[in-house]
Amino acid sequence: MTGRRLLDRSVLQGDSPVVAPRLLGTILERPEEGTAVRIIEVEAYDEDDPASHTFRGRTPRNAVMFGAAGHAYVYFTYGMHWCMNVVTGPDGHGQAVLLRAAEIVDGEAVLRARRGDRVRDRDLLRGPARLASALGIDGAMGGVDLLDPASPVRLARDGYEPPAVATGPRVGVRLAADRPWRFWIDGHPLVSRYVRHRRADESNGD
DNA sequence: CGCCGGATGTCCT
DNA sequence: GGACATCCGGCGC
Repeated sequence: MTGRRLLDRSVLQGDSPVVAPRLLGTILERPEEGTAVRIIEVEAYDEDDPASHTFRGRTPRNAVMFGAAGHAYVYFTYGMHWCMNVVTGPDGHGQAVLLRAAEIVDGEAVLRARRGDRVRDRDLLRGPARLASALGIDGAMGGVDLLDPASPVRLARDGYEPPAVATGPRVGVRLAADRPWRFWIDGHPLVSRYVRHRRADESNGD
């Protein structure tokens, strides 16, 4: 699409629940391989958040979340899945926004090849691990600056403006299960289905 | 729609 | 040592 350019870092400087809806409609791109997707669903995580990897302080794994906004926090979970977050906020604050779902902009053949021929259209980029997998994102991408033109994966915007933003509880978190920090483009058919954690904390919506 | 198991890193309850 | 994870695919009803 014409007019695409890297996101301004100032867009990411606020707290993650404020920044999260701003990421809807932005483009995650790997120009060197010709792929690009438009983000349609995200979740915020921050330091005062029992569901966040940073809740118990800084560790080697989560250190990137305490660093500069615009870098990629990539984590491995359930022994097999990679997921990607965009770090937000000022340095020293452990917060980020998880990229949960997207739609194809460019490079469908490359994206599809990574996910396998059997995958249905609706499952290609729906869910954080599927999204990361389709774009070839893994631990090697951890910590890269998404706003640096030299990075293999980058965050950009074009003229698109999301029509309306909806919010609701995050998917699959056990603690603070009802905090409404998931944001998506209202009515979009490719937003991931809400799955409450099997053992979600029922006594504490916060 | 619901249940279940996979396979491994992280941080301890 | 061990519980659990910002999940997904397969299978059964």
